[in-house]
Amino acid sequence: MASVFLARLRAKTPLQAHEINALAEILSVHRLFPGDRPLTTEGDRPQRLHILVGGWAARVKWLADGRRHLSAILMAGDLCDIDGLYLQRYDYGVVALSPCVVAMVDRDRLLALCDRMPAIARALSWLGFVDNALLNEAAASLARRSARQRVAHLMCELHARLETVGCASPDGYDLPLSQEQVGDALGLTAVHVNRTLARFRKEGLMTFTGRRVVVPDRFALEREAGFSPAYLHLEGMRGVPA
Amino acid sequence: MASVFLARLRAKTPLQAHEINALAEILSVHRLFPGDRPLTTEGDRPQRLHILVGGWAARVKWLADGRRHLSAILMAGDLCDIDGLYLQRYDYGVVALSPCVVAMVDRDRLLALCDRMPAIARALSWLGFVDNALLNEAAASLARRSARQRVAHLMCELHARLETVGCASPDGYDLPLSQEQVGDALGLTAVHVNRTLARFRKEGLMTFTGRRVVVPDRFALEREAGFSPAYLHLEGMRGVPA
DNA sequence: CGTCCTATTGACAGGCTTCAAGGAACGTGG
DNA sequence: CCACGTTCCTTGAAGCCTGTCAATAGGACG
Repeated sequence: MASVFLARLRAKTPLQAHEINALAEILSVHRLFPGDRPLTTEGDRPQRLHILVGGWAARVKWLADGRRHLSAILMAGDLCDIDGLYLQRYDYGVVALSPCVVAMVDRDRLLALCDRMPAIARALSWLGFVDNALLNEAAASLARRSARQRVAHLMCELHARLETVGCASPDGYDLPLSQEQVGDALGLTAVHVNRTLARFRKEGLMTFTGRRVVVPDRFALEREAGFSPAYLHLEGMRGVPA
Repeated sequence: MASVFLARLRAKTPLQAHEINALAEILSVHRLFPGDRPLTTEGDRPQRLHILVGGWAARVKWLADGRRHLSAILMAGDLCDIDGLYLQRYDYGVVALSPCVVAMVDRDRLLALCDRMPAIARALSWLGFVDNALLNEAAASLARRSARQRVAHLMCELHARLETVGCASPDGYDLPLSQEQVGDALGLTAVHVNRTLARFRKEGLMTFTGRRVVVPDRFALEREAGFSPAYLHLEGMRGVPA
């Protein structure tokens, strides 16, 4: 049940078996969402939290004029709407970017569990702060990196994150996103994403065709992007005293 | 001691007097930082957290090529580096934007306090998620709003936040930032911030001269910006069961 | 086989940056 | 008290990066 998520907690946090099990017990059965379907909507009152078990999703914010921004790309093992645990209303929606499998937890039961087992509360807060770190890096990209660097940076980040869940090979990974979805995450138009990818392809830096990313020289791409994985906090939660 | 911060907790969270007092007891004396001085540096190992009591500061991320991004503008009452509580290393630095007064808390003592008093842990996590919400909105701005809208939106946000700490009048507020600092927060150059402000001034939408912002018609500015304050979570933490 | 969605490419426009220079404000030291 | 340096604001000119509009092609799918 939601095994990718639990495995991540086991690997990255100091949670013990009985705590992980207590968490596992309150997870609902998996549910399938078709692509482009909302899991939650901005402004909703959080009632259950969503754990992505398979497929791809994103946090989305809509602007008044109908444009949207994908503030986070979510993959298997990600907790989609962690802020829902503490905030009264969602600041963003969550959409399925591809068909995906989702497990759910009742918010109140999770809060109760956090009270009984403070280590769980700490672990979830840690997850939230890591998400924040990703968002922070994305914001810096949007503010100061060129389209070229932004595209390269996103591809590097996804590569690194997919590796931690065992879904990437050293030279590439599957990515079932449209160029428009990539643009929505990077503050670009689909047309410009297309041109940027075409240049990368011509230069041999990377290709993204047919829902697959191929990176011949990973180091070259990371240099182009100014990518450095520290902000992903892949080392886990060590350093928080019990 | 750090009264603005404690007052905010008292107003926005369900913390009780004895909990607030316990927190107050581990705060250090105030310290004065001159403008443009770092309080923490990206990559540092967090040892004490910083509470801004007076003046202005910002979270800052540096890019490889020397450009920077201010991912959050911090004012009196803000906890500058909340992620330091759970993460091993800072993903960003904190700089003083003006001379400012800072109170500090030892990280380990604060963590110990969180263990003894879970309500404090919850309140701090809530603060972190609210910060996350502001960053999320800023990211959407960077991704999809024009320079005009971004400038207007920032001015609206600061207005709303300053009001909650009693530092703004209905038609304006003091803001000791340079146009370059504003640009660094909005992903713009100082030159373009200047041109944008000049246009606003000519149009009578708002003025920002001599470190003071004046907004003759607040509603008009908010409409221009597409500003809506829900993401600030001014209503506080109600809704999280004890 | 038609339909829809996505990718691709071209032409053009415009928002924002870059480079540059002058002026105002302010503190500092002689 | 004034000369001077520094920082910030202001404005202009030129150019590039990215967006907008548009048209075509290709694939998936019923």
